[in-house]
Amino acid sequence: MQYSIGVEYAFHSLFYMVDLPEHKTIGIKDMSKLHGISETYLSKIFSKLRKAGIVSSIPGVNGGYQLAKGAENISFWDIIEAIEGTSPLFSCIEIRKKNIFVNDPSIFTDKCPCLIKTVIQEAEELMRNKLKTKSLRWLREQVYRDFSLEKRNAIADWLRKV
Amino acid sequence: MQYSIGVEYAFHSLFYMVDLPEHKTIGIKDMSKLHGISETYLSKIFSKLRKAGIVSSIPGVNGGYQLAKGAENISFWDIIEAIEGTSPLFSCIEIRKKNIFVNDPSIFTDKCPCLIKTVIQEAEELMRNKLKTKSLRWLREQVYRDFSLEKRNAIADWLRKV
DNA sequence: ATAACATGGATAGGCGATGTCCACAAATTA
DNA sequence: TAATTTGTGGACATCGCCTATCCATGTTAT
Repeated sequence: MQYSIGVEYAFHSLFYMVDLPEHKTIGIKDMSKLHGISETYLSKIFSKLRKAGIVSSIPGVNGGYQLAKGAENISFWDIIEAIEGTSPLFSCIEIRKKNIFVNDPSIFTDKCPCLIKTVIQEAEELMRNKLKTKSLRWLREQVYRDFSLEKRNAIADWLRKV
Repeated sequence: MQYSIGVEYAFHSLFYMVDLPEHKTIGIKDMSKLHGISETYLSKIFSKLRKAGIVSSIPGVNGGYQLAKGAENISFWDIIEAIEGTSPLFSCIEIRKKNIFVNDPSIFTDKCPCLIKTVIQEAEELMRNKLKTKSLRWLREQVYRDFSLEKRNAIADWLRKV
């Protein structure tokens, strides 16, 4: 049970879009070449990011994608939720409602909702809240500290050309 | 991306084993009948619980399963990990190591391990730690508060008969 | 010996993740 | 206007995992 590879595609693609010059876009073709990954599949990922309001698109020649809002307003959780969806990690199908003790409705007095589900979802909320505190901007700043000048320049050059 | 139905099977099965009299076991057949679920599939779930040290088994006539340790020493996370495995929610395949900026090894100075992975796994640890604080014993006590006397007796009767 | 139980392997259907292909719409450029 | 480039959405294929079943085997009580 793991997050899909699409989450990794999304994070690494969005990372390079933080420093995209104003009014400029980047196309799926260039982004997929950058990472050496499938072009058509990456387009599906960006379709999800667009529907989630994380990026915006411009069709036509010289079109492409750009961040739909400031990188400081895009959290880790926003990105994960855009790709993985909003459903919680655990939501039971309520097998307890079918067990032999509930044949008599007068006996069925289980807490509603199921306490197991409640506890797991509360724990999951701790994770979500933590991921909401880290932004794409923060990631960019942290990672750039370790980038050599050569690498920063290489990225800047690449962004100018696409 | 959700926890499998096996997690729900495990929780609801283990719940009824907390009050199992000493030196007594419960078989897969009875447990599957209790919940109205697949007998053969539930046996696979219990196989995982046994390998995780949560239950122990006794083969042969009148054999079956019992808790391998006190319910206060079985945490929510123990149960989930037994069924879902130990791999973290997010572990990237390191696509960054294939991008066009790392053709020159002198430029590749990314933090290792990947900061994205680190942040997500730290957030996941918050969830794990929360789930480790809740035990099967705690669940039993909380749920029993809402059980009517009739239901408690019905469960006790059932446990005596199996 | 026989029946009741757990154990493990083989197998199958369903479903989502990954990935490809194609038709279409929109925008630029010639 | 025509051609090209780009995103959009649907259909499709493949693969692996989840769910589930079946069977062979080992173990124990009666």
